[in-house]
Amino acid sequence: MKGKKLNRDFFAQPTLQVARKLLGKYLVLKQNGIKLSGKIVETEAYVGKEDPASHAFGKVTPRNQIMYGPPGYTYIYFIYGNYYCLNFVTEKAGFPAAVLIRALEPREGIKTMHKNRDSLDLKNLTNGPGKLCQAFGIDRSFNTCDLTANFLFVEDRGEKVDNIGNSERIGIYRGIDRKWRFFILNNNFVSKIRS
DNA sequence: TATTGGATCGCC
DNA sequence: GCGATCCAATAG
Repeated sequence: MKGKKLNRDFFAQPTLQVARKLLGKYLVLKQNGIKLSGKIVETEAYVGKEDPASHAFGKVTPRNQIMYGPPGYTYIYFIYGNYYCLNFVTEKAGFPAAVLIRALEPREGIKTMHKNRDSLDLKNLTNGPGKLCQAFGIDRSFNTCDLTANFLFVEDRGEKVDNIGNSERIGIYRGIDRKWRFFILNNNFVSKIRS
């Protein structure tokens, strides 16, 4: 259970590497004396302003400028009128890139997650980007949060992951030729594949 | 100022 | 398979 917090150098690596290496690490949130955590089992990479699926595609806007900032910060956005998605900014300042956290395997604070999600099904708690934000209570106020602080961060708990699969990214229509979704094979908490 | 479409989810 | 629901980005 003892873990080592990932530092800013980790997030400064090439985005595809960060996306792969995040698998098997633990997302931890400490808030109001409550600790929530879950193992990261699915990620997606969004790299550069030439990636047509990235929010940083094209020019700088108020929303995507955080992706141009230094690595190790969060980028939260609101989507479809209902849901938030959690991203980690990667690579050096000036280069827009981020990793979307798509699914977790709940570990600590599961009771709180059930309450936040109003769901009794463990497998349905954090198996999607909108769901895990709801389970952790993540909203707009978590945007531009420093991942090296002691609030929201990622831990290496020494778990090795070697069975990694990859595929095209989900829910987008452009840039599907880039197979930049990564997930742990045969894990029950990976989000459902789009039909 | 108006319009449009989206890195989703849950229910039909 | 489709609607809910609202914000950000464009166009005018």
